[in-house]
This record gives sequence, C-alpha cells and structure tokens, in this order.
Amino acid sequence: MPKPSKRNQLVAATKELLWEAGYEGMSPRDIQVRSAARPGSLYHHFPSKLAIAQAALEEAAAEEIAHLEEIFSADTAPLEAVRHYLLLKRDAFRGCRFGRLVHETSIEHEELRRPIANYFNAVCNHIARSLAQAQLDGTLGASLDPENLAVSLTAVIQGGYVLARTFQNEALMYRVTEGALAMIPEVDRSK
Amino acid sequence: MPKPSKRNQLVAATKELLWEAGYEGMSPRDIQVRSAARPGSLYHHFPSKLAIAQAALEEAAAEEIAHLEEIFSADTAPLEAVRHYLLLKRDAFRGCRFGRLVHETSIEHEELRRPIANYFNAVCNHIARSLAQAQLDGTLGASLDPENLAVSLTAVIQGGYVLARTFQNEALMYRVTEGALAMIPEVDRSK
DNA sequence: GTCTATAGGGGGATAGAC
DNA sequence: GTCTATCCCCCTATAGAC
Repeated sequence: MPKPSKRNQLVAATKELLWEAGYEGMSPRDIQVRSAARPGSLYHHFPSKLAIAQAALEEAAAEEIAHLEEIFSADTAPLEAVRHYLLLKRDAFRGCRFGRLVHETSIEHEELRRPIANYFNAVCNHIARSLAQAQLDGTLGASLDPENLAVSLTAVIQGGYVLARTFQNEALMYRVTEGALAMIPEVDRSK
Repeated sequence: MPKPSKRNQLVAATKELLWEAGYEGMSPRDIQVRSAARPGSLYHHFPSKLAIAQAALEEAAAEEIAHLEEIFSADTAPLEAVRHYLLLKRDAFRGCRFGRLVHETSIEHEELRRPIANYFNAVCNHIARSLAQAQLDGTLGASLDPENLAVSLTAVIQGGYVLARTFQNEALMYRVTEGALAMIPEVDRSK
C-alpha cells in the first residue's frame, strides 16, 4: 500500500483521469484539482504531463497484470479459465482503460505504449497457455494454433468495447465474447 | 462530385482531420489551415465545431457504406465474400476512421455517434446476410447464428486495429482476422 | 515538498468590414 | 461568402516564496 503522500495522490488521480478522459483529454489542471494539489507539487515530482501519465500507466498495468495472474491461476480446467475470462463482467461504457488510449495520436510516445503492450501481452500469453494446456488435456482439438487463437480472442474483447460504446449497449460485449466462444466447437462441447 | 466551394473544402479537411487526429485532437484552426479558409468561412457555414464534425462524419459514413455495398455485391460465393472482407488490406497504423472516435468522451454526442453506428450496422448486416446465405447454400453449418457471428467478426476487426497500433505491428491485423476465420471450420474447408 | 503567481500559446467562437 | 480583428478561457508549464 502506497502511503498517501501528495505524489501518490497525484498519480492516483492521473490513473483515474486516464481511464475517464484519456491522455489528450486530461490536463495537468484536472490532475491538480482531483488530487487537491498545486502546479508546484506536480512539477516538483514529475517533469511533464507525459512523465506523470507514464508513471500512472505503469502502475495501472502492474495492477491489471496482477489481476490476470489471479484469474488464470485459479484452480479450474484450462478451457473453463478462458471461458471465464472472456465472460468476465466488464464495464463496457467505461471501456478498457488501456484500449481507449491506443487510438490517440499520443500513443506514438513509447513511454505510453510500452505499459499497454505489456498488458495485452500478458492477456494473450495467459489465454494461449490455457489453450495449449487444453490441447494437452484433449479438451481442445490440436488443429487450432493456441497463440493465434489467443490473439484473436484478445481482439474480440477490445472490439466488444468499441461496439458496446458505439451502440451504447452493454449487452453487445457479452454477445461478441459468447459469439467467439461459440466458434470454438471444442469449448462448446465442454459445457 | 461536390464542387470545390469553400464549404466543401472545409468538410473535406474535417474528414481528414477526424481520421488523423480524432474529434478532440482537431481544432477549428486546424480545419481552417488545411482548407485555406478563415474563421468567418467556417462559422458562416456551421454554427460550431460539433456541427462541422457531424457533417464530415455523415459524409464519411456514406462513402464507406457505399464501399461496403460494392464489396458485398461482388459476384462471389457468400463465404468467400466474408473471407475477402475480413482479409481486406487495412492501414492498421492509421486505424479505423470510425473506431478511433468511439473511445473519445465526445462520443456522448449523439450527432457523432449516429453516423458511426450506421456504419457498424451496415458492416454487421452485410456479414450476417452472407453467412445466412452460406447456410442456405450448405457451405456453413446451421448450428451457428449468423447475426451473433457477424457481430463477433466485426469486433475482431476493431480489436485488430487496437492490437496492431499497440504493438506497432501491422501483421497483427491479418493474424486476428485469419485466426477468426480459422475458428469457422466450415469456412476453412471451403478453401 | 508544497505553495502562490504568472506566462506564452492555442482552443472555440464572435463582430463587423468587404 | 469570405475576410480581418479580436475575445475569453484553458493548456502546459516555470519561478520563486514559504
């Protein structure tokens, strides 16, 4: 647990704002207001908006990756773990805290892109590992490539956020992930 | 073909900028510079930034929907049309001109959301129609629901943009769409 | 480390001449 | 219809007192 120093309050506010407003939609002033800090505090701890955003994103990615470890280390059959992950409750209106940043022009900054890439890598790897395990178990056919499948499933989730936001319909998230699961016949039979 | 009036130049510039920078990342000044116009021209034809963005988005959506009609009206087997559409060459770095806008906070404006929703609706409907036709042909198994599948495939493409941009790797786009096709066993056999 | 005060520049828009 | 001139506010810092 980080102690509630001004620095930590600044970073915590930045994590929230990156999720709610994105990098370009968040101003240093917004950060200051939310953390009850002043310009002097922010620029004492960080040289720029980019730097504090990077720190916040790295923390956020570490949190979410730790969360993934929990989910995939649970003691369930590998295909059940994948199914469970895909069907997790997601706040589709809020969107993916990383996916939303990827479309911004500012993603050209490697400082912002790297933590996001680390997160998506972790997602893909967990899914791929579970799928490979399922092939060893014989619960998933050997003809499908676990890594390619994992990347497609990760993409489905991100696309689900896009469609759910577009149509302001949270149910679309379930529809796309369930649709993807229905496309893996072996998973379907394991019900 | 629209005649090259100042108004049309303004809207054309706005279409480009929405794709390159997004709504929040585009300023009325950017529009003015690109179309060699002055504030007076912009605000003579449109009451606000939102209004010109709406006009530009509606034009863009109409263009892309017309493009879809061409692709799906081609005289090919329905499953081939779907395969062809999914594997279309896409500029993954540039991203989807509509998908990139969906994550912005400004998408809460219905004026911006409606044209985008129309576009994604058109995509889903074309795919669903082709899949349903394939079931009638007997080239696609009857157990899968064409509409649900179509939504998932539309999502895969949007997710492909997210991953390709995150990893700055255009090949990921192909990987996710090919991965999705591989998940439809019937499509695979039709090769 | 946190504060107050300030600065240069751009964002979004308006008024009114031509 | 298009132009010039201008407005107020916020953005992203920076300087320097406490």
